[in-house]
Amino acid sequence: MKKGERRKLELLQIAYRKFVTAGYENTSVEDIIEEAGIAKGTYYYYFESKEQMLEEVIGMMIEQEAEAARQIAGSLIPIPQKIVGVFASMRPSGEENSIQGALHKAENILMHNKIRKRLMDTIGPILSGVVEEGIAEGIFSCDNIPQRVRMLLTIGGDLFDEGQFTEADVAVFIDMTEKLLGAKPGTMAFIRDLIGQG
Amino acid sequence: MKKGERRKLELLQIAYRKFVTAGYENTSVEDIIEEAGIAKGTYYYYFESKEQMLEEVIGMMIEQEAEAARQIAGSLIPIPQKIVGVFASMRPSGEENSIQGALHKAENILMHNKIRKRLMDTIGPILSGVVEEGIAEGIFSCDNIPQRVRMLLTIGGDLFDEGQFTEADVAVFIDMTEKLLGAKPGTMAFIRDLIGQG
DNA sequence: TCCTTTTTCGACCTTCGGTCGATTTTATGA
DNA sequence: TCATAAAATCGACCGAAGGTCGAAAAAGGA
Repeated sequence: MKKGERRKLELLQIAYRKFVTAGYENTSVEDIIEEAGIAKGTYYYYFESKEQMLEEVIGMMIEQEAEAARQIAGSLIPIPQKIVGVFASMRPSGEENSIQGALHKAENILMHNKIRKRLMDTIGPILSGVVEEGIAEGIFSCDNIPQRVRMLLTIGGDLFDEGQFTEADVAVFIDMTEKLLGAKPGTMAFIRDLIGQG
Repeated sequence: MKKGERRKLELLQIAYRKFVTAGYENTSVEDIIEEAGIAKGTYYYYFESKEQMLEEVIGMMIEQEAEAARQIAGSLIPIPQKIVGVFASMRPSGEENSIQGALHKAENILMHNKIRKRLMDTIGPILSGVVEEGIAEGIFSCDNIPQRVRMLLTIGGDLFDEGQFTEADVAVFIDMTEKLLGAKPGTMAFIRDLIGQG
């Protein structure tokens, strides 16, 4: 590994941490180079712009989550659980990885939006695969799978990303998921218990 | 009407036009005061900050659209048409959406997001009322109306705001709307023809 | 007219992303 | 080993943008 590659990775990791804890807009390039102990020019030797760096940071995050999602999709658990599992991989609720809190501050809209878009492109196909699997097994029945998956992801993001959702929200989400995928009523009901536990 | 009120309204209208045509981020305070022919200090005599002004501009937009939505909701057209009508009234920026619409959504995230949030709070209740009306008439059948309406608005926004949607998108949207509201299949099918016309 | 309130002005400040030519460090090959 | 090229680093400087502030002009009474 060349010196340049190490430096770039170091900067990406510093930025990742700062973006997640303080937010993208609230983190200045100055903040990053200060912690890294380098000059402005060095920063711009590795990144075209601050926003381009954001893109790379998000790429790192997405990669991780996509890998987790693929793992779940490829496992042997029941299909409905896979659906939920892939969903859950989108929201890393890890201790330090508390992306949620900072991410949903009103000021972090830009970053949040970019993540959503990329997540749609990477998690979408994975989820579609699971749905197809479910159709093959006869527990789902629907056409236009990519479109339906997109709706699920959109709704799920809007609902659960905020962190605040009621019993009724979950009930309707379950109902919609079943109807959207053409599953028998009750197929996804286990979600309620899952959420109740944490 | 005092002089100050007139000036503030003037500034709001200039800002509204610029925010809609060029985008919020691409419109500087300098741009606004230049067109108004006033000094920086005068601007900040009327507004705390640029973002606070955005809030007021959005307030104006929302008020207009909410009024249009109420008009439709209170009219005598069939319920399903009311649903679609209220949806259509959500179109921000009014008419010119050829170049703007697409370009905006890309880099005007902040404004777009604030509008969405406010729209949810104002159009949501109106739509819920229409759905209740539909239930009373027996063409809809569902519980948790606010939650279902929210999902409709979220999906509708995600789908139609972009301007780019396929035949399959519309088909799934129709299917989901009917199932979400508990309507007979075909109840909302007319949407397809509506979109086909323009 | 004198005093108060409202409105206006614009020079100046700070922050921030970004540029650029110079300089140092590291690799290469004769 | 030394000259030369390539990679990496530096930091002063720039321009745009949002925002501040004290003073002055205009408007409104009494």
